[in-house]
Amino acid sequence: MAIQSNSAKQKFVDAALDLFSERGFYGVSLADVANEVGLTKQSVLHHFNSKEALYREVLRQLSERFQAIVDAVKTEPVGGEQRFEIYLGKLHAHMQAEPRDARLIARELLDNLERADASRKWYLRAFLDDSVALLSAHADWRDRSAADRATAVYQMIGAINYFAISGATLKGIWGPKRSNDMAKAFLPALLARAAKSP
Amino acid sequence: MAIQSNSAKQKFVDAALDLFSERGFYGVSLADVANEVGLTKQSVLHHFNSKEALYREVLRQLSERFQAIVDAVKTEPVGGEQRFEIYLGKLHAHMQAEPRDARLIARELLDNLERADASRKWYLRAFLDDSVALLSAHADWRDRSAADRATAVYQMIGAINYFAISGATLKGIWGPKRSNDMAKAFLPALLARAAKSP
DNA sequence: CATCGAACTTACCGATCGGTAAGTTCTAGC
DNA sequence: GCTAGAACTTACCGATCGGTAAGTTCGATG
Repeated sequence: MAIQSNSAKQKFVDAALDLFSERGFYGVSLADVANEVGLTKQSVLHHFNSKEALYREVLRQLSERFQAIVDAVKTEPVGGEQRFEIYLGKLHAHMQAEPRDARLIARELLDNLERADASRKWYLRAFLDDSVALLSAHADWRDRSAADRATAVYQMIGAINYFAISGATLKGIWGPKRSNDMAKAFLPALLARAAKSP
Repeated sequence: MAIQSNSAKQKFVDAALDLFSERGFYGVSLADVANEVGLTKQSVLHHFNSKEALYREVLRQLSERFQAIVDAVKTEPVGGEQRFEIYLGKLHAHMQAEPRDARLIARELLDNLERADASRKWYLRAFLDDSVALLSAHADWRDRSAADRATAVYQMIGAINYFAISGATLKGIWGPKRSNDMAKAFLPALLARAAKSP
């Protein structure tokens, strides 16, 4: 029952992360996922009751990775002021290292979640709530409204996303030039400025 | 032959912008577009040879709107230093006013353009090239590499996108709280900091 | 060696996909 | 009134969609 990284089930999840992050939910068929692993789509349906269930599992594992980041930040022996910046740094590092996560979460934030299966949004919700809580401990943000903090978190995650995936996309638009990464320089300035905005 | 805003053809394009921006290319069928207008999918195919052609027309009209912004900025009687900030402001205002444009361009930047019809990227390409040219006139950026400028433009457009669509998405995640907008405060800080980053 | 259950496949299903062909309706110009 | 052409529809097409049913393969346990 324990998930082994080489089990067929987990291979399906990995392949699904590949494909969903590249083409989105509607752009991927169960046959696509199966072909990537070398099995049939009915084998996918054996492990997951539906395409939605497969997508949910991808999202659940993704949320675990982000939750691990949040949890790691909580043990940092620094005050709320610096803690959120550490959090941004770790978040950025992870999205750099796992561009599939960056792309999938970007798609998820872009989608109108009202239309999707309601259970989908639950996974991101927990992670985003924790992110807002981290920002709430920041002195600059303690007296801001919940809506302000939510907005800031959303926009920063969005910005980090674009930083993380810019390399691959730029290659698609401007050709295979090497692009640098300005995210680490951006983020503290973003945060400081946002805290002062009305 | 002139496109009238009330012609069926243009209604199809408008409906397609609605749907493609919400659900992406694969999430929309020709029947969906037709239903939105109250006609049949074969009527869509009468005006556009294919689904790709319909999408291209949506993207072409979108690129016209962004090109108009770039052109308007070119006539501003200020130096390159301030011109790019004016450009960012106009860009942000447009994406605020036309969230469908913001969403569609966000999806387009997110997609791996290698996979898509090559003619798609042409539309964005012209607009993005002009944006990079605008940034090149900025004193802080004149001596940076082309790759640096491209990266900065891409990341700023991405960030603006997230600012613009945050309201609707936050409503989907955190419920119908009002969210403020920090973009205008963010952008100059972003630009200044990016210019100094290595 | 027998059995059992998990993993996986073949064969389907109805629905829908993008797209084609062949009309039908409507309007403008003569 | 006739005709031409654009706009639009009905009727299909083959392919593929997500999903179901009924096995078949296979490894572990007795």
